[in-house]
Amino acid sequence: MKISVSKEDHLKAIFHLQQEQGLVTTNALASALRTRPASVTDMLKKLKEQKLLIYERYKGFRLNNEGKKAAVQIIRKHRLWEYFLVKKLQFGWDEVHEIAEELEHISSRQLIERLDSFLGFPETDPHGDPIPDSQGRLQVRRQLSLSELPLNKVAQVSGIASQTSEMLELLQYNHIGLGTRLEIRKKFPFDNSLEIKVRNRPPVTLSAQVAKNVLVKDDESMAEKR
Amino acid sequence: MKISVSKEDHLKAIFHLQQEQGLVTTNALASALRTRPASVTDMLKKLKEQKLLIYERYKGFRLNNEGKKAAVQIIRKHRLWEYFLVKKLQFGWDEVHEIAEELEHISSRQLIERLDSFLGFPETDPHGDPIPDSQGRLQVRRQLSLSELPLNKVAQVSGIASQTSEMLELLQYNHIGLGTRLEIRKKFPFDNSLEIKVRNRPPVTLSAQVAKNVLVKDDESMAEKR
DNA sequence: TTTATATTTTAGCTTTGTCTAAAAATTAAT
DNA sequence: ATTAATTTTTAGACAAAGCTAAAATATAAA
Repeated sequence: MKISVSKEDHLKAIFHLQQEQGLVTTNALASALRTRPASVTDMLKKLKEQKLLIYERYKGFRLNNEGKKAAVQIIRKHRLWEYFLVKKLQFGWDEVHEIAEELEHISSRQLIERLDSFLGFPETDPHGDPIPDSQGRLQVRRQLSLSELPLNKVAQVSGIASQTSEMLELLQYNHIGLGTRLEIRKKFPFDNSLEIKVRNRPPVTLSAQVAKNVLVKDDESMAEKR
Repeated sequence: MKISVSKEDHLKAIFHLQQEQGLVTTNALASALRTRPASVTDMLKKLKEQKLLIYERYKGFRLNNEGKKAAVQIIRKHRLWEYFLVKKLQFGWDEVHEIAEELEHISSRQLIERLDSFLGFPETDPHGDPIPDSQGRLQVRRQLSLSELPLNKVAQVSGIASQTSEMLELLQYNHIGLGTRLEIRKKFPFDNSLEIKVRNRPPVTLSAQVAKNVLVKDDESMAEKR
């Protein structure tokens, strides 16, 4: 049976959500997709029907192997297209998400393999997220949220968890982007906001909400990779 | 109001059909889109509603200016993507049609302008069809069908009118492709089939049906272009 | 110019994906 | 351990796009 665009959107969103929690909830998925819980329930039934996820009513759900495989392929397409848009078409890394959301649904397998080759088999997309290979292998990265980073420890921004354009705009305004090296100068327990220092720039303050969504790798873990 | 994927397909097909006949008929459109006449009628009402075409029931229809503009943009996207697939991703010119059918529906205007620039503003797609510019200007070409070409006059293949993969396969098998120079050696009035000679190859016979769909430019008209 | 044929449209149904409002189940709180 | 609050599901509607079968219109033929 065919996997429609909407089903692909659901699979991808479930995949991302279950990375963090094991089980995904109806409400979480609905809000991730900007849709209604009732609509999610409808879709869950179809995806279960198609044997793409494990689901029992009122009990939460998660992708099975089939579902994960499908989701990873969509993510692969999304990230390869983002790479293409930034590296070949000169888009900024904060402008490409919506376009890639459309391109990721183009179905041709051959297209994506050739695109991969054309791009030189990149390993990470412009936001630093790893690109699954054609076998669907997704290398896991040891990265942590900026809010978990210890004080005065330099780290490099390796990803942005929640890529709304508002968020990306805020980061850009503060000269924080992929690869930026930074450290936490001060933590304010009152609201968990952080004072951040980027080299050659005055310090800036980030809210807990933002910090939670900025992913970093500290130098050790970068070194480890080499 | 939004133009859905299906509406785009209809607009494009109507545009192509009305290039040949002035008015398009319900049946012709239905068979071009491999759908049913009743479905076409439904869609025509919606497109008329959206003021994209001129239509009165039982009387045929054609695109108005708005509709033409929309159709040309879709054709522009289709042809730019085809060019991309062939020139950058190394697809054969006979493999790209279906993929471009999907890619042409990606909506971002900015994407297509940057793609155009990335490709170096090509003027024709891999089948020799002209690519409309960003203003929607479509240069008209003086080309004729192979079946109208005079005997023993060398001409260059400039386009394929009906691009089914079966047709393209047949042509490829006979080493006829875009840019191939050929001439007609013999015409068989019995079934209007033609004996064709391509340089360095043994002569081959083409049916009238195929010949009708192979478009050529004779050397004069090529020269005229310079 | 009637009659026959072909084309087009209407009427009514189906599927997919979405929604709201109400009911059911689960979880939390007193 | 009940009651209260939250979450999830069901029931019922709707819009988009397509289909079949029947009716309406137009075109061709006798």
